[in-house]
Amino acid sequence: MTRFDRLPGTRDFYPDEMRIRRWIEDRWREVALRYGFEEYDAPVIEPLGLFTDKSGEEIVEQIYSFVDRGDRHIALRPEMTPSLARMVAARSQGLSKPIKWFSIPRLFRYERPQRGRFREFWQLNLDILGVAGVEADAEIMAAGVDALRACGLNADDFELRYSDRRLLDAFLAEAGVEEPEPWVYTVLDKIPRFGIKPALESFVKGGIPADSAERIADLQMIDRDEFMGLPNLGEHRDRMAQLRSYLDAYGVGDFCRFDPGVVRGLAYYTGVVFEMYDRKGELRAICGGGRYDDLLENVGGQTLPAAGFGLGEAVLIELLEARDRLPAPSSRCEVFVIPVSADDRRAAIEVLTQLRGAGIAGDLALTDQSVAKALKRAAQASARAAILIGERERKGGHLTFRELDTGNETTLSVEQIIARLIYGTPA
RNA sequence: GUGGGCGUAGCUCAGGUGGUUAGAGCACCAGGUUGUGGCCCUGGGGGUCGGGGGUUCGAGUCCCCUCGCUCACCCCA
Repeated sequence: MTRFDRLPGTRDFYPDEMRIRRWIEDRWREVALRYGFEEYDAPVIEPLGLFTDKSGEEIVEQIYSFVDRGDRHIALRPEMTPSLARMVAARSQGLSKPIKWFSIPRLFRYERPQRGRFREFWQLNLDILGVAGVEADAEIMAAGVDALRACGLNADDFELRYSDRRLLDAFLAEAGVEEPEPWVYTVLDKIPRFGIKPALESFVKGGIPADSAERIADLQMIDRDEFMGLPNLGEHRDRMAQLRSYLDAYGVGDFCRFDPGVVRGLAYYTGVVFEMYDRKGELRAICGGGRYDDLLENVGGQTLPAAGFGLGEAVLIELLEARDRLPAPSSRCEVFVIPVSADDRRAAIEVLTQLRGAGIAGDLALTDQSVAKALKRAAQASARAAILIGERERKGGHLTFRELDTGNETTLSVEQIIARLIYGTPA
């Protein structure tokens, strides 16, 4: 028990956990780069107004904020999109379109922590700006699926459910609800969790006629083919069909399902919206995203169509754990150098330095100890090999190279060892 | 903010109806002699039993308060 505990909702990343976080981030980065996205970052602290302007004052309750010595209202960023919008808006004239950027930001939200949700966490954020068509939506959806696939998850583990706000709006209009206010989406979004009854009450309370309310509340129950068969969906139906064909072309069709029930509670979405969930439905959403064509204009830039998603590391780790897919810990170093006695230490350091100079990860015992003990250390550090340096080796001008998994020992020069570690065992 | 569950060693947990210096396994450290590991054997360090108060001759155990963690709700950008 130390004098200070961790703050609520924060995590210590001991090497075991850090390895896993780094592994995930490496995979995300690899996928983003493979899809042609460029990495960016922004300050962790931003003006509080950057977030309140977009989401309203009540969001302040969920933001870590403080006043600095210059009387500035500062926020620890709770999301990345406003920073992205600010950066792009500041240079929108000079940036060639489409803009394909990604980031793996550290974010903070002042919420009650619970399973898969912390106050400090990381997200993969991936956005395309400057493309109005579903081509961009399909590209980011495919990248999102691959970001999870790269972590060892497959179509049995998770799925992506998508819909389109415009399609939804057409459906609502057809039911007699024209230009719905944002709260209508929020209520619709909650039907799967709380059922139709409270939704109907909310709709009626909000001034929607009872017959319209019943029809739109039906959204979550409606079959998707039946939904697509509804009249007056026009171009929106065609857009969904096109999106579908692209997703198939990307090879992610098995992961994706059209689901008119996907609404997203958030007000700023304007088009295609999607979420990724574990198939068993045990965990909260792993990822949420969609099209937000008006946001950049709202933060003061020029109009620029945009689509993107945020994919959190917390739920992903939960899912990997639940499916027993967490990666095995990787070895700390390849080779462990063992001076047989204190007199051999200088020579051991020189050999190790040569190995490190050749780009090989190597370690040595920093205290004098028996060869037996040192080998035990080497095995614990899961090194591939140990190199023994004692009187014999120094006199003979060679080294004893011991493979730790087989116990095979050979006598080699430093150069031979380097070649062996880099190119593998010669045939 | 609301409700449930839980707080004993670094970790996982034992500790009937209150009773001597609070235990185990794993982990950690040191040995098992002088140049060969994972096993095994021996030994060791480490806990003001979350904190405070009360009842009692006596509290890890009972009562009250408090703090923390956790799960769910609200929210989820």
